[in-house]
Amino acid sequence: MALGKDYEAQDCALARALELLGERWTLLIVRDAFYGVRRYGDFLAHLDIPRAVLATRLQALVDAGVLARRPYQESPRRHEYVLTERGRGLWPALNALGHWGGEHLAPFGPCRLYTHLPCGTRVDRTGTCPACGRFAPPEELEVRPGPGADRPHRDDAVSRALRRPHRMLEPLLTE
Amino acid sequence: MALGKDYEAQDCALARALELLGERWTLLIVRDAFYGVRRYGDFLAHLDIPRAVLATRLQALVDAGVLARRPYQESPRRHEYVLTERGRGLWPALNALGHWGGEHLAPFGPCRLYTHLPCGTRVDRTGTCPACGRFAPPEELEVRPGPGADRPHRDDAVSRALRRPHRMLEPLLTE
DNA sequence: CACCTCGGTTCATTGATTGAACTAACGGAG
DNA sequence: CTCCGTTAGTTCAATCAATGAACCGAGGTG
Repeated sequence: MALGKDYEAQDCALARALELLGERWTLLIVRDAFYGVRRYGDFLAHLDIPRAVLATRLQALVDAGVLARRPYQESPRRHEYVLTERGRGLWPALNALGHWGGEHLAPFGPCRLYTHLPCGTRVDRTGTCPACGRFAPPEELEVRPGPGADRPHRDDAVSRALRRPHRMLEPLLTE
Repeated sequence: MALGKDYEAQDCALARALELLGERWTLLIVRDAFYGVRRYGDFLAHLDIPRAVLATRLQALVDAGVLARRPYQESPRRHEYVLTERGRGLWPALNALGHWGGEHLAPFGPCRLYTHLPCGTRVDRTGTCPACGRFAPPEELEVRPGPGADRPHRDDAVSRALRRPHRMLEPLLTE
């Protein structure tokens, strides 16, 4: 994508959001973060993204306060990227976009289903749980493969881990 | 943005959506369509987008069934671009992204406020009207300038028309 | 007939993305 | 101590997309 400055468009709110999130790969990285991906290498393996681009995007997301970079081990010092409160606030947007894509563009339907754990019900396009009628925050959701999952077939550690139901935001164990 | 094919990522639903909508300018064009912009020249004036890019994006949106291209006058034959049912389905995603941007990235807050006309209440980030508790479809919304509107100051016909409250999806009169 | 409008297309320049190769810090095996 | 493997990056040439200015064409209008 070109320059971020040029989005001097009108609805600054949306334009500002898109300057950050509208760049190629960025929203897929954020989605992976919701799924529990935290490590550089896992993002890399799951997204097939060029290393340089991943580094740039992670940095931008950290700068914007969407992700936090924090050490997960000393010696050798290694860092992981976790969603901040601000980052978790992107859930409604991500859910709505994914829902729309699943309904209109994915030939086999959505690849992931989001279930409100307390109710056992799938959330709708607004992120609301039809059972309890309230907005379902991501930490109360379970991610599970849907009808359109895994085509074409992938075999990286993240894809394998995501074949099992998994609580959103919990770190993904990629042994 | 580069290739759309490469988004062979996992969550096909979101990836498919982003192949179309994740390209620079595309979501801003769709947002303008919600505001009632329909003509090539109006998109051009309001977005400061290169003509070639606008033509490409409009074509892609028509191909994807998000916009419909239809004549609004004969002799000289001229066309306008209107949101289809599928396109109007993007409202929750657009609202969520704009809401997030207004909350976290826009220094003066949102530039546009969306009011549920039957209730006179602003919708929340999920697109739900807090007064009636139901999802507010875009055709029941009014767009109005918000606290962060119009900075920097713009003076094209669309910006001027949007300074007055306006029912969403209704064509914008840009005399 | 000259000129204006609207909706594009064309094209050289600029800038971003890509993917392969390289770097760096450290742990562990032999 | 040396070599190898792991993780997380950086560098760089080649490629691909965005930009913006100029051009085009079908109709009006004066």
